[in-house]
Amino acid sequence: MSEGEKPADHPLLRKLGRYVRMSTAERQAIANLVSRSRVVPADTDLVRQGEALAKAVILRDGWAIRYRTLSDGRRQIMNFLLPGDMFDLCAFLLTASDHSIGTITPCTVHLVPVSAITDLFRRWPRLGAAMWKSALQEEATLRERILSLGRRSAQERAAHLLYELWMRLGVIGARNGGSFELPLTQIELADALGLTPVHVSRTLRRLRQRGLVEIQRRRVTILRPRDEEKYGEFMRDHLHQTPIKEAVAPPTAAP
Amino acid sequence: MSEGEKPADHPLLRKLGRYVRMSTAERQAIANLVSRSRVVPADTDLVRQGEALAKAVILRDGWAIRYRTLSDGRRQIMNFLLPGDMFDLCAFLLTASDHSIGTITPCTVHLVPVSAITDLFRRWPRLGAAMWKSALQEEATLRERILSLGRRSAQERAAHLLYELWMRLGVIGARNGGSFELPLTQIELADALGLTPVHVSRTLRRLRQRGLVEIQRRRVTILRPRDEEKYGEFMRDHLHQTPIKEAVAPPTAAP
DNA sequence: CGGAAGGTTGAGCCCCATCAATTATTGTGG
DNA sequence: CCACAATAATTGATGGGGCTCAACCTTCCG
Repeated sequence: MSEGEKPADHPLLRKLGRYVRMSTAERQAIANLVSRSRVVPADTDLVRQGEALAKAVILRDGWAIRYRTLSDGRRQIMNFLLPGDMFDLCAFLLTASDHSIGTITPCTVHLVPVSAITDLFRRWPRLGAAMWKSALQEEATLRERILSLGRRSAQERAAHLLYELWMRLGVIGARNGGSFELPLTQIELADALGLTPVHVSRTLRRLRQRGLVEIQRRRVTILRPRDEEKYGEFMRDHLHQTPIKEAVAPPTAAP
Repeated sequence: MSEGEKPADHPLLRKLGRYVRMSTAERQAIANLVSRSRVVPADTDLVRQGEALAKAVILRDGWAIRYRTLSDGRRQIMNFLLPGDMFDLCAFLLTASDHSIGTITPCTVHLVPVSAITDLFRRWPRLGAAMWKSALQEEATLRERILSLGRRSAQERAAHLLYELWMRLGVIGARNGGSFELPLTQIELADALGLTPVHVSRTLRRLRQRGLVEIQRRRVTILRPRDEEKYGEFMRDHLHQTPIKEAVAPPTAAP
């Protein structure tokens, strides 16, 4: 557990900044939330399915996954958690988590007590609204994945996922130009795409051959970002990357 | 648009009643929410993808679906909306919906202005908590569907879906014993399960042959409800059918 | 340098899709 | 109530996308 980091450029600020213009005081409120952090090694579960939830979590650095496994070992990754993502904000409402959350890379996380969340919502309603909006956005990506798994081919799914990650990393400034670092094995991609690792390998090769992406080592380049329908009809706004409509106070939770 | 209905046995009351014990005043607050209703014919879109959201909706009677279509006509149903379900509670945060909502059967719905929701959350925090919890529960079923589509076989998916519907209908008292009315065509089942209608037919036949379900006309009977792993390792608590942990005030939204 | 983990490639198969035809069911107007 | 059409469900034949098994190669890392 460390303290005193500089949250000047925290990815959460960048993310919420897309929705609301923040005052200095509001930025400070966020800074207080993330004043303490801890580092978690790779391949570690932060939350295990069936366990009770205690605190909300904000990811500052690294990649994590939300996943569930069946008793015979089959695993499905629900989505990827990137820097700036929050989860279990509503932890206090549930007795147990229906899924696990695990780190892919070493992660820096902030564990936030429920009371800090509820206080923030009460005192800084606009921030709360932005947070709710980003939660809604995450729910939209869940639906997007349902569409992918149910109705898109392997190539469409893969292209769409890479495009989604490219977009999300752009929001938090973790992209340079068309390319980004992808710290995933093909096993993990397979578990997210509902495929086998073998078929992921073939699928990525075909995307490369079609000139859609470039993949070397663990760097991915989206070659034709304008050609959206090639990436499975990616909805630009499915991520709801637009400012909040009006000055609305957000949901607040109070004990 | 009609008025003055008796909400004495409104499915929303049954649903929220699983989470909180409600006072008479609280019941009255719900009753006020659903005092006006309107009937919508079958196969009608309540919300169309890309359109702005105006009001929250509470479903009183009938079945509806949340779905998205691709430009070539492929459709994926995200989930089914049953009596007592609410949606777009956070409508005011979004500029446009990323998916459509359409009726399957004729539906009775309550259109609730945002202000009524925010008021209710402010005045009746425990009700708000129960509503948030049921929203979280719906999100859990989205994840469950991702797991199904990504990692379960056609038979497992179908069995799991029927079991889910059976459970949810039980909560709102729309079940008698092991059987329930399923107003879905196999085309709709196919679009929910990520299969073709032809294969749905074969899959249901196999489930019948294995003695898991009975299907006649549009009545479905779950034959071995105790045999949960046969239904794709259904997590009883994935629906979070447990009371709220503590006396917590819910998120409230205020303009 | 050697082992482990990850990635690639090939061969064969199976689940589910597709196409097409038939039967059953539902709904409508006379 | 029946005739008839439209929709839904079923069945068969065939094909393909993705899975499985297995071998080999590459990258990573102590």
